[in-house]
Amino acid sequence: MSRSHIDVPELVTVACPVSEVIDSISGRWTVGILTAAAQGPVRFSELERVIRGISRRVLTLKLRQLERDGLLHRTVYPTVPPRVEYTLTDPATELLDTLRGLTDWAVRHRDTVATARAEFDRGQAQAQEPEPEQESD
Amino acid sequence: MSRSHIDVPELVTVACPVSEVIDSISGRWTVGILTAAAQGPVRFSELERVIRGISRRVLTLKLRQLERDGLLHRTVYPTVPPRVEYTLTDPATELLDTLRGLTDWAVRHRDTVATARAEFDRGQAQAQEPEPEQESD
DNA sequence: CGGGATCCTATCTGATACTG
DNA sequence: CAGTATCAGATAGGATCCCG
Repeated sequence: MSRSHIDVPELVTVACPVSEVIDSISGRWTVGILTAAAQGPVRFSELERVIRGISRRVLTLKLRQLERDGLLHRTVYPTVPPRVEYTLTDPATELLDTLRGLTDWAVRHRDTVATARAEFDRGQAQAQEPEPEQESD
Repeated sequence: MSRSHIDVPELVTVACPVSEVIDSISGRWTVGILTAAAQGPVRFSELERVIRGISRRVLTLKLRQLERDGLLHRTVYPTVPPRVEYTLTDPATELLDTLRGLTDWAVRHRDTVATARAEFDRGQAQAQEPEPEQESD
């Protein structure tokens, strides 16, 4: 979560806020949590069920982080058993919209990236081969 | 780098590509590297100097990752001493543009977030205090 | 100069058990 | 139900040495 302080002359003023956001939304689950919460108030157990694979602990941690950053609002109903609901704040909704831009990019270049990877990996594999120089003299 | 497969009905189709991108650009340095490379061809040692605090190893790793994903192009000049230059690919340039959207969000909500954090932390601090119940009676 | 190999630490994550 | 506490494994990142 620490900052990357780059030294590129001017662009540093551009890059740093990005880093902060990246820090906020990076991690496997954050976007999923925000997305799930975007539908309306969500309870802890709903999130736990809906975001398959996340552990209690991590879900709690992420929720706290998002709450701390003002992206999620946490409402506790002092009933028994307790009931806690999470809702997106306005900034978070905006953020989710902005994220759509990334989605678009990802979709646009999905196969470009896939191809690049495949090609790169092929190159690496060849470099590993123990010299297939089958020169017929 | 593994995928988060969320179960939220339809939005999963939206969330997953985002996850891929997030995976690509998360990490303290990636955005900084791309930003630095955006100025034009950059050499390894330039990056090392300009991105203060990054280690050789990690820089190498990140460069490989970005190259593999087709975001950076690596050119080796077989001179002695060797000279290697990195340039952004077109998708990467687009990505950087898209990132600008996040920047804007970050700038817009910078103090909103800061305030939220401060307030949250205040609340936490109070919760820690060993019951300051100074009831006068 | 660029970067691979090795070793080590810090942080992140997951699994599980326990509690108000 | 909604967490907290604890422990262990995975991963990111850093330091250093060495080689073409």
